[in-house]
Amino acid sequence: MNTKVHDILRRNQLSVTESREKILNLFLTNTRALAHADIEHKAGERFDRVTVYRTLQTFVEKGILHTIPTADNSVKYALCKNDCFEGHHHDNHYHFICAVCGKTECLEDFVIPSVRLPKEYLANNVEIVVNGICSACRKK
Amino acid sequence: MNTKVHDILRRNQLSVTESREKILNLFLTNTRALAHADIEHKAGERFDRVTVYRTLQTFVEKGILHTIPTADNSVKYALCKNDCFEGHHHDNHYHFICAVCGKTECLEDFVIPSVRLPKEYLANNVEIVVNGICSACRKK
DNA sequence: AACCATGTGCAACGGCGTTGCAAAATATAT
DNA sequence: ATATATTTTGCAACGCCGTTGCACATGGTT
Repeated sequence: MNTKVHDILRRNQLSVTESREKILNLFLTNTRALAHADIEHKAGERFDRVTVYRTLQTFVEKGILHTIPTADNSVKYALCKNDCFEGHHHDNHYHFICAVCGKTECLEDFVIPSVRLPKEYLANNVEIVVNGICSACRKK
Repeated sequence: MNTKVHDILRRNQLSVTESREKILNLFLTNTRALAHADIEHKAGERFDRVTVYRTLQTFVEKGILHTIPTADNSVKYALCKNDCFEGHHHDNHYHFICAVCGKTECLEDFVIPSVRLPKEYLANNVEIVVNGICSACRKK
């Protein structure tokens, strides 16, 4: 398959297997975030449920993917940017979900606004999900 | 039971039943948000699963409760402030979850910061969940 | 008190995510 | 290149979660 896919796997000390190559390739060829189900029944491909779960979990642990919580309580996955590859995950962006087409995007270009907290509270991580309508759907 | 509980139910055109009274009372006597499981096995009480689901759903529809998405993909419920009682839900605050004690709070006093979006994108609703450590747990 | 509307509890179901284990695939050493 | 060790996969099974249909009970209304 793709050399890039191969490289990413090796860089993260992962054996290069068919499932991992195919699943990782889905993310590289898709800009939008994918849910577990999207992957399981991906066009033509049929991955075993368990393999998909384990592969996604491995990718998240390695910092190749990150999760995006959604309002309906499902989880989507998206590629991390380069500086996550080394293992320490930087979640310094927020996410947008289009109510019409369901597209889920990482808004990489915008920095998380600082949030205020009660006295003595400590923030570790701020999750922001913006629900709305994307430009493509507004034009329809 | 409590007059206040009774009033809230009537104000929302809901029959006053034992389960509803007890469940609503749990929220009035608890500052922190509650998950479905918290309610189902609440100290001494044993509510039927189905009743809890339906009751929570009803309360959310009526604007008595609102949901808080969490990172681990569970849902917690918390009381809405007064101006939600009328049926239109104002979600103008964000939430804090303590990593140590699990306490989940509505930060009512802080306004959602404005987020920037790509051109032509429209924001409907912004969900913010801050994960961190609360003051009580920091002092331990 | 009696009737009607509404809510409850049980049983059952399907879906999701996990685990154990044997077989297969991949990596490593010779 | 082959053999061995390690890792990954796929199957079967399980338990949990949330939902639905239906009979019964409870609360509201006259």
